[in-house]
Amino acid sequence: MFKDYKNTLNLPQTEFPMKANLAEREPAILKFWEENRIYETLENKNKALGGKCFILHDGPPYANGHIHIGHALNKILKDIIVKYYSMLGHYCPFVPGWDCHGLPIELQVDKSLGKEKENIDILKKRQLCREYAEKFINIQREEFIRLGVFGYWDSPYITMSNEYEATIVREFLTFVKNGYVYRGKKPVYWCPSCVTALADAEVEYADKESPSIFVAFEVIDREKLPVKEFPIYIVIWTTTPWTLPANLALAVHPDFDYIGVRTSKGILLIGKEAIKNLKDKIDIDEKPLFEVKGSKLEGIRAKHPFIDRLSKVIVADFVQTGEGTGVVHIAPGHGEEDYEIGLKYSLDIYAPVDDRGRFTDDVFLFKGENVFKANKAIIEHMKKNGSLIWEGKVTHSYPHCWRCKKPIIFRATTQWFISMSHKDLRHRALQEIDKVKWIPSWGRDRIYSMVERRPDWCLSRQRAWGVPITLFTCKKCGYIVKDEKLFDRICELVEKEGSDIWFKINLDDLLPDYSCPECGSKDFDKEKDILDVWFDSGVSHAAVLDKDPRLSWPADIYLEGSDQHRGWFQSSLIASLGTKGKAPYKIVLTHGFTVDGQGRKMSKSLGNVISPQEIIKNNGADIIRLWVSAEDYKDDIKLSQEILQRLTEAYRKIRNTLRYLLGNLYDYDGKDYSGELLEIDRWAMMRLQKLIERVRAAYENFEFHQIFHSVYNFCVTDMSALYLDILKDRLYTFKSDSVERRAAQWVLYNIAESLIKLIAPILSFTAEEAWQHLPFKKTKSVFLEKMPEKDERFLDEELHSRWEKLIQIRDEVNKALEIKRQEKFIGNSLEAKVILYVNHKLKDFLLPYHDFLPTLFIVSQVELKDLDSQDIELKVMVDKAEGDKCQRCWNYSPTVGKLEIPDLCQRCYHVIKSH
RNA sequence: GGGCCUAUAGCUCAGCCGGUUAGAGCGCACCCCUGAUAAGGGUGAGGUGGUUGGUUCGACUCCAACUAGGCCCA
Repeated sequence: MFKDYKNTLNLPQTEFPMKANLAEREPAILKFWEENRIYETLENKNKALGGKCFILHDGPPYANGHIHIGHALNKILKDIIVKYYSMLGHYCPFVPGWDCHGLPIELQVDKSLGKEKENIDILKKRQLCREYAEKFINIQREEFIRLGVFGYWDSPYITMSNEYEATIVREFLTFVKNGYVYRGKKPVYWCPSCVTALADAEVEYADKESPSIFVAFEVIDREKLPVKEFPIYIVIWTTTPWTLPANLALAVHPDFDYIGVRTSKGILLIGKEAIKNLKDKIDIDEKPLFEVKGSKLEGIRAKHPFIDRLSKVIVADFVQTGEGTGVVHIAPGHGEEDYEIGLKYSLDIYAPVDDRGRFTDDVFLFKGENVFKANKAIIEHMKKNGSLIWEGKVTHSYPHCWRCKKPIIFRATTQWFISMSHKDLRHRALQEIDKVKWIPSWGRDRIYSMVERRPDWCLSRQRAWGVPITLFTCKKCGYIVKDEKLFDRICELVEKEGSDIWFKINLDDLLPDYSCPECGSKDFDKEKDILDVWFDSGVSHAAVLDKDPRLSWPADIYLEGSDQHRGWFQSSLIASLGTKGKAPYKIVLTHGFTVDGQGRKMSKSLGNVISPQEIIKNNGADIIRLWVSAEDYKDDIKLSQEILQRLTEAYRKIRNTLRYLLGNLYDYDGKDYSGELLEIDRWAMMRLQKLIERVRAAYENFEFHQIFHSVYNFCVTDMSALYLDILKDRLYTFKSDSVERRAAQWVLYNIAESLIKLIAPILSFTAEEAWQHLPFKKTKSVFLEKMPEKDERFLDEELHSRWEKLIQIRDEVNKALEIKRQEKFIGNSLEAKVILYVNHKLKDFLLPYHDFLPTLFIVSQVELKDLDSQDIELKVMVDKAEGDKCQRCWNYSPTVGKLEIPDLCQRCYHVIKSH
């Protein structure tokens, strides 16, 4: 038997384990960060050193429920940016926040109260809501921390704190003072079940079956139509019969052609194009009795089908002929477009429906009936009086309440608004949008067109859990009290005691003996509505950026999902514009939504939801972080078990590469061997510089997925398959303190150190763990280090192109070796001798590398022979290596057996002898 | 129904201003190694570039429509 030379080799040794076991290891690393206050130390250091300030302002998640994968995605993206900038030396304070008021929490509390909710004291209820929000802040805080997200978790901002509430009130009153706020009747989304107005964001669309009816309005201005036969009926189509009692007009398109046709239901006036929608429903003699442009119909009056009232024909561009009759029934109190056109024609904003969705006494026939239920009675009534032309059903997308999921209505009520036209607010908002950098760039177009078209901001909610609208109005004349002293006093009180105070005070307490400056009355109403929660988060620029001493206004960046173009980005913009005149952010970055492997949205009903908690348990938070970085967030972000599988494998590869690097540094002396590098070492250093360059550019441009791909390819291709594989011989078999081996260690150290730092913002746990195993480190945590910078000394284009050629030849050699391996001629490549037949040009190129080629190919010998050919430059032959296998380095050599120790080659012999 | 966005191998991503046989890594198959070992190395097979038209000498790359999906709105 041969002697075992294993213990004469310098094999890798490290405590850095191959198996990550992240689920167990990560909590320990979290503890390390927390106990050593790494994040605070980092920011304090950067601030003290005068680092540039970079403010990422956290959009507050809603304090309701556990975090889902979308929350994880969002916070991790933020964290990557915060960590990268911090490691650049920037002062980058991240103050997380929570949105605490609003309907969802109130409804949860209502649910738990059961019947008691009817009688409970409002302050008691608000207290329960507060406790509910607090509970989920604590839950979510722990969940975010578990993801490895750095920030001031001990001192976040919460929208229900006294200071924050005071800012909400102050900002709102500033809007009032500046004249933006008005009270008006306007159709708003109204949930009859929750008895409240809803914000746009609180409405969801779902399929609903509705009646589909055609209704006739008898024309009374007969002389205005070019025909003698009567009666003539104008026909409308609607899917909401209950809005008919509020009908005040009939809209036609000015440019469409309208015709009178004889039908089984009498002579009808409809759009020419609309015949197709009616002819399968009633008998029509398609030969028109007359034809007239829509614009000519304006002003004609027709009888309401069942109420003693006249409806005027008006013209509107929004009329279409796809469905219906080309004539649109207008109820200004029950529709957005109806409202707009109603204003134009000075129609009453009429909505005879109460806040529980029942007809008021105004609608004599159906008073007290729920509007959805009344549909049937209305249809029956019209059937009887002959005004119903046709009746059917239609399934269409209809707005529903986001909480109770029931269909909602559009209903004009008295609400508080911020005017978009006052002081040119809309126009200024659009101008500000163009000053912001939107990533991706189409975000600009998206928010621009939204702001361009958005209606006035409806601020009021008829609920309990929120910041009250702190206004008094004169009972007699409606005057809104805008007394400066009063406003200041209210703000002071809220700051001190929270907004609950509003429910305990009266105008008399604040302004004794006050009388209305308009009418002298001393009778005032205290407003009962609360503010839209979007106003709460919208003023975070004032409540947080302005007020938190760690932060400053404006923020460098806001980073949220693309749904926030309508939500927070917009509310923040308007809120900031109204009081400061400028946008609160310089950059707005948006990411897509998490979808499943097939690109469909994640939903409970589809059963394709993957929770962060699940991934943490099975794979570890670093796998979530890797996922966030691997995917291009500008698009929708896919997540599936297969993707997690792939990522886990990728993770292992990166981890093992680090392990190998660390393992070969166990006896490194820490000295500088940069002057002793072999050419392949310089090549490796060059690859590292290119990696640093690419990765840093990717961080700068927020192109995180390029980081993952670059790092991964570097580990797999440059390191594992090439450099590290080739290096084994030198690292293991050379004398441990030989200059060649030390040079390799110097390179490995550089690579390990840089790599760990480069991945730290992404694979934070693993980077920290690896850092702790790196010898000669100067800082306690990798995050206290600076991002590596590329070292120009190692950028060598000539070397680069030489090595492209060498690697290409190596590929050819590998192919030849593989054939021989499949033939069982060789097994390990060291059993082979490679003969390269090369033309003159290639020979000139390879000759200087003659001694290096066996190392490059990981074979025992290489011979260069001439190839006499014009078109082929290289032919590879594989033969058995000469000599015997050295039992120490496993290379084959003719020197084996020729020496004093017969099973060693010459090289190993000298190594052993020198010990 | 409208606005914005996306669509390249099983997976994640590259492809500059339109110009040769569309690339990478993973996964998969087969092989080697057993001194990175629940590791490591090698080779190979995978793509009608969502579909259909159009512009062009030429399109994955430009335009239009459609389909599928996403966000926002009606």
